[in-house]
Amino acid sequence: MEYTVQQLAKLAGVTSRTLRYYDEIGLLKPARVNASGYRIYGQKEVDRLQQILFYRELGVDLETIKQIIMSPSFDDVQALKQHREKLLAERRRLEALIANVEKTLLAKEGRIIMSDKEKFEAFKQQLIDENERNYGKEIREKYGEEQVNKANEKVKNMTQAQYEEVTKLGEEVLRVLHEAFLTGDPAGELAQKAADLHRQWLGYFWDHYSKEAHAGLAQMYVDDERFKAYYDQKQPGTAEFFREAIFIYTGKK
Amino acid sequence: MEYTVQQLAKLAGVTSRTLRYYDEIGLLKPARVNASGYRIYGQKEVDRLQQILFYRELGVDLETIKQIIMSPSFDDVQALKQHREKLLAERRRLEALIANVEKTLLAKEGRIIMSDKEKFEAFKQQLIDENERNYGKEIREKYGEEQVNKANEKVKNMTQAQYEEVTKLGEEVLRVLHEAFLTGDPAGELAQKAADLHRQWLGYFWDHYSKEAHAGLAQMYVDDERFKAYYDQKQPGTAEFFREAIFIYTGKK
DNA sequence: TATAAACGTTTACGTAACGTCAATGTAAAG
DNA sequence: CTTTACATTGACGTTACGTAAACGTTTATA
Repeated sequence: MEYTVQQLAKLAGVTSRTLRYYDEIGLLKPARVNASGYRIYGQKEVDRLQQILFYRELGVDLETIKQIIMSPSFDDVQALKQHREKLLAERRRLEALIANVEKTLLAKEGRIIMSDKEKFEAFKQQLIDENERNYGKEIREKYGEEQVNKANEKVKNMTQAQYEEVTKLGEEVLRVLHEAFLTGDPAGELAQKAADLHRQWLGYFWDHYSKEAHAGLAQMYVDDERFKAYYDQKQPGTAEFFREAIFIYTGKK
Repeated sequence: MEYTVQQLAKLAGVTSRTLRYYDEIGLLKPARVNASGYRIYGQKEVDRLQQILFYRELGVDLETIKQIIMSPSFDDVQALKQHREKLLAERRRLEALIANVEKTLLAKEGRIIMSDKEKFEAFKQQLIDENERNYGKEIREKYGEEQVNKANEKVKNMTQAQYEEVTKLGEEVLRVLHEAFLTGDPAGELAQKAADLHRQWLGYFWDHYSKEAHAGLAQMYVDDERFKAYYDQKQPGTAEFFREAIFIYTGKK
């Protein structure tokens, strides 16, 4: 059983361009090329294509599919689990978008005109909403409704200048933290400075500070993959390092 | 209030590249360009950018945002509604993908357990039990106690390697069968290959092969809804097609 | 005041997975 | 022998920027 591109394409329900592309990226090479330069596919390639399309149906990207089917040692279950996580994250993102669009539609239908002041308010509200969406449940569980509501109130009452300050401070925390990470010493001067900046930063969100809450947050930075991803983005292990630094800073552990 | 790219970027939480890009596509032009060619943004542009970012947060594409904010006559509510439809469709697609990935993972994890030596024995037993539960009565009626017991013995004595072989062979039967189904010819090369692979597969369960029994089993694949569902899962009519192929293969009918 | 740091500019390639020409050669059908 | 169908490679377009190169400008500092 031998097929040219078009024949195989028809058989598998893809276009010939797709087959050429798969050849190009080395995902599916034809069995041979005839004298005229035509791609000729055999039974083995048909089977292989079917595997490829199976994973493609699941939304797996071609590079990952390549690894799965090229190397038999590759852990396909692991790959699929990772893929599932990506899909779940994407769904969460979509749900947040949908909720926001719906909220906006409600607002628009109620009141068409937004003043400048309202626009800025909306912007701050958006910051709060985003936080709620991403971390709301866990934070509310951990710190209680009241605390979270107070924090949100605090953000709402920020002036534009304060808003800029908190943004800058947040960046500085990250900068100092990464520098501290290079020293490797969570008790060192730099790491402690990062922890202190972080305390200041929290001042913009918490209406009163406590060492226990600070330490608890540090633990969450390690436990929750989304926080961890944020702090580890430049150097893996940064979240853990930061937690140690904050534990020392707060005298906990 | 005048800003250079970097200043506005920091204020709005985007990169300067983004602002240059928005300039390039005509989404947000600077108020003016100074003698050195620097982009200078004013208050109007700040407001405009905030609008842009608002819609961007909702996942609206830049081209649509452009229309919304450039022409005051543009129906933004309508645009948002359309956008919502797109998001909902995307979510549906994601749900389907997730369901599929999870189904695949369940199946795959089953196989992982199988390859674990300790649980392997238990698994073989389970296979036998399951078979007994589902088809035991009919099979025993059709082929007699002794045959069935022999078959079960054979499964119990399988090595792990054999078990994997039979699993792979079973998958291949399905693959070839579906391809054959597309040709529509149960007497064709592919269909006959599927029947032959099926005979080999039976070799792992039956202690001796007979054409009569093979043809009988093929009939059962059509008669029993559970078998039928298994073979028809991709294309309805496959079970009947397979029966025809096996009838031809065994010279029955 | 010299120089380095920080910031600005334009140009252009890379991303994922193909769709869609364009220019051209080959095979099959009438 | 011509038309038609199919094959090839090459290259651009898609989205919203990230990243880097090569180079000019402003600002801070020694």
